[in-house]
Amino acid sequence: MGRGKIEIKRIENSSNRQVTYSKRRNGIMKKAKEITILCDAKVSLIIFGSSGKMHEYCSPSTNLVDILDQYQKTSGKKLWDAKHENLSNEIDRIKKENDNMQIELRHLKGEDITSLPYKELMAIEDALENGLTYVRGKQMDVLDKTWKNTKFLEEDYKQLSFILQVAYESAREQMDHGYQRARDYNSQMSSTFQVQPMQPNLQERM
Amino acid sequence: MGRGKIEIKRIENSSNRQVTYSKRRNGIMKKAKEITILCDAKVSLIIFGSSGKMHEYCSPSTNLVDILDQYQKTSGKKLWDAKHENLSNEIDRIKKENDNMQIELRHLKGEDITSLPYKELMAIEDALENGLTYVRGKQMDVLDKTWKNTKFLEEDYKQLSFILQVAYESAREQMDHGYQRARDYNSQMSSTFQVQPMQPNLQERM
DNA sequence: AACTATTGATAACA
DNA sequence: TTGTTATCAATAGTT
Repeated sequence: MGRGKIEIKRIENSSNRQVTYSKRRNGIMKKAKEITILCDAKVSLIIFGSSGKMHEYCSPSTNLVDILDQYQKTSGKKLWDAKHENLSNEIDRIKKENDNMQIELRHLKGEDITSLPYKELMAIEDALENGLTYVRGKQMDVLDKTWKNTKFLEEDYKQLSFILQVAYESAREQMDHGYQRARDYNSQMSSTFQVQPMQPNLQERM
Repeated sequence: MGRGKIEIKRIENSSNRQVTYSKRRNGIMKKAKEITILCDAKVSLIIFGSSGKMHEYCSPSTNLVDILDQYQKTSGKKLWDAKHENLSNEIDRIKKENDNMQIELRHLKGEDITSLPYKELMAIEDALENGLTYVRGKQMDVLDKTWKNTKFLEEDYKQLSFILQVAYESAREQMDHGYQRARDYNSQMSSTFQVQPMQPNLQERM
């Protein structure tokens, strides 16, 4: 029904598909309303477009829940019971997983191991030793890094001290030779010593 | 669309209504299938005629429960009650618990510890050492017990050998003296040996 | 259930 | 997107 016949198969052109979807959706909605009125039927229509947007129609004489109730009664199929069962099953599954992990954790902490066969005790011991190896390795890494950082800082500090000393002596020398004027002195001081507040105790180190 | 225009209002003639219902129902079903295919939409369509008979269509790519799930998510309306919400909440709770244990387990196995602060590494190390202490203690217990059992068995074995020897010699002696008859022999043997299985630790009794 | 005259829906186009 | 229109599809009334 349109300018040309179309095959009933997925419309590949995305925007065409979108337009057709919108039009046909309205069409179906209209038909649903009409059959509701003409034949006093009860209709529930739920449509999700490929974009995920939802459209719904439900006969005004009723509501979705009632229709679904009637659906279950009439068809014998279970809806929320099935859903309920699914949830229950998932809970069971997760709980089992949970229990297993719980047990494993306990074992690794040395709890509840009284009734374990020796072989499993060995396995746990291995796991613990492995873990210890890894963890201690990582600890070493961290310590190494910290140590290196400390040394870097130390070197930075030494260099900074040295620079400051040179700068200080140079400034001192200029002062001693009477070259300084207020402006010069100020500029000297500000460029030479402005780092100082960040290294408050230089004297002790020099 | 037909031989004449009709007003959209309830068809009073019952058999007309029934016919129209049937025709239009088929029409809507067809349209639902078509939009499903043309626009890959997901459709759920449930119709109850005034007779109470139900007809249903659901896109083959999905099922009613999934659609209703999505309906709830999208519309925010709740179709099933607090029961399911409770279950969902429990699932969330357990999953969270699960994740935490998962993480703890990984840490104890030395996995995913790269970004951990040193303090936590220490804690993990402590936990592992504790575990090791317990597990090794338990291993010792098991070994001790096994060893003791072995010694017990050894002793039992000696005792058993001794008893058998005595019994054998006693029986032999009687045979040599010609006292035995079939009945006597049987009773002798049964009274001599029947205690054996019931007295595993004869040592204490002798 | 079939059959069509008609109306209704819509594919392509603007 | 929205509207238009030439066509096709659905169906109301009839057999």
